[in-house]
Amino acid sequence: MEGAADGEAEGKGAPTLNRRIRADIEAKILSGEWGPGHRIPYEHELMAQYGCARMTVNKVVSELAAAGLIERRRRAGSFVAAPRIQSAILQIPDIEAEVTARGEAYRYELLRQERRPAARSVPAEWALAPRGRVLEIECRHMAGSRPFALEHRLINLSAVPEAEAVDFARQAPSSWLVGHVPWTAAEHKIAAVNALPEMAKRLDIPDGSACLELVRRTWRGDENITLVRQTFRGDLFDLVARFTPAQTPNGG
Amino acid sequence: MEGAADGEAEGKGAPTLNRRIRADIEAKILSGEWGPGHRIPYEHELMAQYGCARMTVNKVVSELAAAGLIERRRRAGSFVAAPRIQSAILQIPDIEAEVTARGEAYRYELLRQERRPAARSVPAEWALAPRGRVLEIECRHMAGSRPFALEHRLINLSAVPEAEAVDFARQAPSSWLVGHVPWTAAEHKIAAVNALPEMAKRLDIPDGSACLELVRRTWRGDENITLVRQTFRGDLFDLVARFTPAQTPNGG
DNA sequence: TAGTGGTCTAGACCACAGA
DNA sequence: CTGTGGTCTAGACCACTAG
Repeated sequence: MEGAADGEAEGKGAPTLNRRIRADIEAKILSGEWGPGHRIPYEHELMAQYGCARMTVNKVVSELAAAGLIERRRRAGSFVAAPRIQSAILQIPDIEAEVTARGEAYRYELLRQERRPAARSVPAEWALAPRGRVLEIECRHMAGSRPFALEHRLINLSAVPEAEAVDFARQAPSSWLVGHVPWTAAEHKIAAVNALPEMAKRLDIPDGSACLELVRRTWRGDENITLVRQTFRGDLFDLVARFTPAQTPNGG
Repeated sequence: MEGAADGEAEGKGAPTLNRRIRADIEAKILSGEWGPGHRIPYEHELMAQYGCARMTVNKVVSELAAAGLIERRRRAGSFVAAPRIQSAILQIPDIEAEVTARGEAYRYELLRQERRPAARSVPAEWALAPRGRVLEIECRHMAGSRPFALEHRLINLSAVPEAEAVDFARQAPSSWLVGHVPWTAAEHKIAAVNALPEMAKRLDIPDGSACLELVRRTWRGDENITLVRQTFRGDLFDLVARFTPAQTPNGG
């Protein structure tokens, strides 16, 4: 990804040789002067051009390859990669941070909590914890006096037995999980749904109002840790994703 | 980022020293043995531990920092970073590819097209092309005989004068733009909206049905190239994002 | 101010794929 | 085969900052 090994600030910072070379190559590619498939100079050519050691140019070109801007092939050289518009960095905000950033008071309400064996009749639940036990939590996130989002969560107690003892009336499950359970992979599904009557009532919106639904599954290795569905009021919440062709997650 | 400079295959590949060190550190972090805030060994300690040069361990730790797994602070050391659930790689699919991948026939319909000076009364339009001209396009993406998405697009003709001569009845604006106009930054906003009567009619859904709305702005340098709003039938389309704490776009 | 990371050098050997 | 990239070494100087 991105800013890569040379720091974090995007294009700015001290004008190190590394950054200069990188900026030069990026400029050629982003300006279109070097289109997709164009072969960039060999490492030894860049060495000569910039009068530096091979490791220096190697690092730059390797970073660009890691960023997806170019592809490297032994014996053939390095080539400008085809642009990948379809990939973006999505910011999935922490709900508490999102609410407080809007200057509203965040409050969390536990609506329901239940520990039980996973139900074989519910495919999602059985997939989460086959032959195991689950902790089911329903809660609500408030922005001031208005409901902001509903959350329905299943935690695999076989994978996270410590969750059994946590008081989720005091602490939101997401914040507890983030701080206590490392994870290795996750998947989001983002959809638009019409609020059903029960949901509409809890979100204090008219029946059928459009809501943004975020379903997230999180794994640690092969083990599924949790499955959560967060339903946001469509009138209060948008997801925003900023990105560049170089896929810089931290960048501007 | 991520797989970083040492190739691309995720955790696999030749057991180079680089990969061994990286795998060791990642294992400690992902297993929870080194929790958030834990200081990892100094570079000179890792040098001694693995009996290698400093550049070798420096590269590994720098890659892990670029991946967001750790944070580095001069004079203090390198520390395990707090997990960043909020960041994900979002796959923004090409609509044609998305439709054909479902085994349906893709068809594109141009509904309206108009070249005109940017209207100062429309903030979004004026922001796109102040004192310039815009090309406004409305079109529809079909999956078989069913509408799949509506698209409303503004192209800044001052930034992309070539667009003036293109026949957008034959080619979708997105596919033309991707192939002809390099860009440097973009921004997505994802929202859930209730279909208005006109929109519902064109999408062949009941009034008020939930739709997923994707608004994308694209820049080349400081110049705003295009502003597009794509409205997907909520019942036919979800966005999916897969990711890991290390933010590997290419990885599994 | 001492010690960390940030960067760079001038070499080297190797694997591998293209010609 | 030949030449590319992949990796690694054993140093070096510097910037920054935590103590």
